[in-house]
Amino acid sequence: MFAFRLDARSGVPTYLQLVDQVRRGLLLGYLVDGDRLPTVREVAATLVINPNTVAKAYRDLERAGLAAPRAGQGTFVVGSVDQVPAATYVKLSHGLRGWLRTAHDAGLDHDQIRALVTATLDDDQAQAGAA
Amino acid sequence: MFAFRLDARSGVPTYLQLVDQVRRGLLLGYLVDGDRLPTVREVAATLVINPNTVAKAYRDLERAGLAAPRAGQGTFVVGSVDQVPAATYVKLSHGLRGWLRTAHDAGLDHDQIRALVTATLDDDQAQAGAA
Amino acid sequence: MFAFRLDARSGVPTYLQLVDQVRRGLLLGYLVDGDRLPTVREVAATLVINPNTVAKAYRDLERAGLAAPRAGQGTFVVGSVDQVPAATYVKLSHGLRGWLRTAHDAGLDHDQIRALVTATLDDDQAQAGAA
Amino acid sequence: MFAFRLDARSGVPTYLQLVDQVRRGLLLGYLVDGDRLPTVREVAATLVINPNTVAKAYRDLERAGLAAPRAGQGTFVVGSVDQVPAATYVKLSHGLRGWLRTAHDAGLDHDQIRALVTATLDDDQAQAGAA
DNA sequence: GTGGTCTAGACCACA
DNA sequence: GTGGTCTAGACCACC
Repeated sequence: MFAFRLDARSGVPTYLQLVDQVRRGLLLGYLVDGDRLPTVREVAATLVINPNTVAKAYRDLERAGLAAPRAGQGTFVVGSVDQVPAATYVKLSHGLRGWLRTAHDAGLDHDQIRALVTATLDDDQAQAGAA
Repeated sequence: MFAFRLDARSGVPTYLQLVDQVRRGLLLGYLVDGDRLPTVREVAATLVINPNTVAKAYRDLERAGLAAPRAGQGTFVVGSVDQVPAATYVKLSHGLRGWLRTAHDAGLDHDQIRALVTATLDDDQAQAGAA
Repeated sequence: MFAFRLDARSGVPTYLQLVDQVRRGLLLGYLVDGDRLPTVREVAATLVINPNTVAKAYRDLERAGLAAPRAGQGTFVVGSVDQVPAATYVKLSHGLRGWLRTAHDAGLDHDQIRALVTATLDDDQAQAGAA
Repeated sequence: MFAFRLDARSGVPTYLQLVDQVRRGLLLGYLVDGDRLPTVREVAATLVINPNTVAKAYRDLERAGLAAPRAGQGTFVVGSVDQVPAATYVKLSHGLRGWLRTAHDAGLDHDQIRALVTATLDDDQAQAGAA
């Protein structure tokens, strides 16, 4: 079953974190067309947030064409996005985890790692945008 | 000169993006004690945002003890954080850039790469938290 | 200034009535790109409904690409739809008003007129769909 | 046999659409006292909706005094409403269909026509209410 | 039981 | 002052 996670410190609105996680799930193949998302009430209870917040996220997904509610049954993933092929995903994920281990071994904590990664990704995207 | 960058799509409040970037700069050694930050007006003009938003970011940095205004001269970085040693930083950064190239070569776009990275980092942090 | 109207008896959710009216305004040329919609608080006060309900409608319009919020300034119409040419509109509107007068003169009340119109439009659309 | 039609996009609750259509049928003479409505199962199967939804609509009609169940035989239209005289109805309907043709010929699609009609009817009713 | 709508009211980000 | 987010809680439509 798909599970959500929240990071209160990030400053990203709760409902957007939920939306992003479903989007990411689709992108990476964790979620596929037809999968049932946890119910609004389940998510609200698990994450200890207001059901309306979850409903707002699900509504956003619906408007984006990524989910569809079925009254009395739950909300289902629908449509899809360009998925990363499984083999590619496994290989890249493995490589990244290796790098992560190196970073931890070098004494970096999570914040420092995130800072490094974010800076590098931002640079990468900025260069691509400028090119 | 230190330069800010904004991502309107991220959902992170503008002023927080500015604060985070200074914090990241310190963590990674882009910014060191004594460096001068661009003026509120410069940042506001460059990013086309309201000066109040920049001022709020600088105020937050000040309260966090990471920056200090000097009357008539601008705002300066002060104090510091656990910095990543330069050698370590260079090695890790190089490794990460290599991985990024692999990801691009595999055909992933920026969104897919960010999705993969975020998912991996979140997993990593979640496991550490659970351990 | 654009003004909203509500029909509590229709069974259509309040926020959808608002969305539909903006859509209709665009279709008929009452609203054009750049027009400012009344603020959330104004609409809420005028119609005596909850500001959240108005905000929901405006958010829907935003997701549909028909409106854009500007913090501190209000919500603005943006983008557009296939508009009915003004001349065509005037001619057709005139014709319809004439028919309406005939219907009133024949003794029909609003409900009966709406019933007749709805039935006729539904038939028309059903035939087109079947064709 | 009386046939129901649904418009999922309208936002009007399913059961209300059914009730309204029977009401409209009575108003316009499509349905008269004694006519048999399709069974709950038939309607549910044809429209692919839950039988409970149909049952609720029939219950509402019953409470409004517009329909009555006869054990083992089905539900029948009963009582009546101010009907539009057949001659008047035919004349007005003919006129409206003529206008509709004009609108189609002018290049308007169904959405645009509905927008124009709704706007005109709403105006008409608002004026009457204000008078 | 599911999702959807609406209200009331607090607080935040931004101009 | 503008829109945005979140909470709390009632009620409805539909399965």
